[in-house]
Amino acid sequence: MSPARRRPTDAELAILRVLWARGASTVREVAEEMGRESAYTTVLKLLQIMTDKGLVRRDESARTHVYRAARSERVTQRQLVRDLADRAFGGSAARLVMQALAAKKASPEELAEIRDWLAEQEGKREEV
Amino acid sequence: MSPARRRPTDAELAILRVLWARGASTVREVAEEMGRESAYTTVLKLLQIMTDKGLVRRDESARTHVYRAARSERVTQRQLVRDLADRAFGGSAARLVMQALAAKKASPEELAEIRDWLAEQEGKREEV
DNA sequence: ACGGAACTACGAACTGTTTCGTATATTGTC
DNA sequence: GACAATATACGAAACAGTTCGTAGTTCCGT
Repeated sequence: MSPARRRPTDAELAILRVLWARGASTVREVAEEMGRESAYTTVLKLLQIMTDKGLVRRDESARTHVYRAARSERVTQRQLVRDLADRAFGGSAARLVMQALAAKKASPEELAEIRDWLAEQEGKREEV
Repeated sequence: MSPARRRPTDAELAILRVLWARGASTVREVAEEMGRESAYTTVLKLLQIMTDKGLVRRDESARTHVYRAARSERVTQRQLVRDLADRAFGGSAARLVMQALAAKKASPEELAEIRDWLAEQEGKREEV
């Protein structure tokens, strides 16, 4: 009954990263892009599984199938963040944010970008 | 050779959450806290595995062993965030942050807290 | 001292993930 | 048409994670 959207596994995410970066791609292109870490047929199998799971869409009109990510990088990232917030931060995005900022030093430019983003958010609130 | 610190699994994280909240605890206490979702022996087994992995420390001085988290919640959270940033955000904490803020609506209080935190960070930079 | 309650240890089943070899089909080249 | 190259499909092994039953030990109340 429940859709129970599972988060992509590590191997799946690695493939999605390639698809997001390259756009629609063949098995060979994805395998190539991932270096010689994994055999061609491993990537193929993964993409087949991901098709079943609905993580990617497959264009079978040509003999060489072409795959593309079913969900945008943005949406997937959001899902992953939500998931992590729930599992490790009691659902609080704010606490996750602060650990994120502490975990990796953000550049001044990035900090400024975030500050601006925040200001924008608060502006929106007041407008309402 | 490589330490290759693996991130805690879902079940392990659920147990760690209890240990962080309760402090050092017995198997029974953890199992109790987690409701009747999982059998007593499941929690026990998990804690044994986690001991082997070094995720928890076990005090065996009494018959009833007492477990505590090996790493603080803060450190673990930071590790998880770093891991997610690497796997899904090209290592950029800043981009993770913005998705985090978008993923779950933060309350005005939380937003203010983050803004203050940011201001503090920038203040520190200028001091140097 | 006996019996029950509570504890740890451990094996084993089950599920999900990842890997790759092999089989088979299609295409293009000579 | 035959051969090599390249494709997909699929089974199965290897591994990891999760669950719980059973066995055996220790403790405590009576």
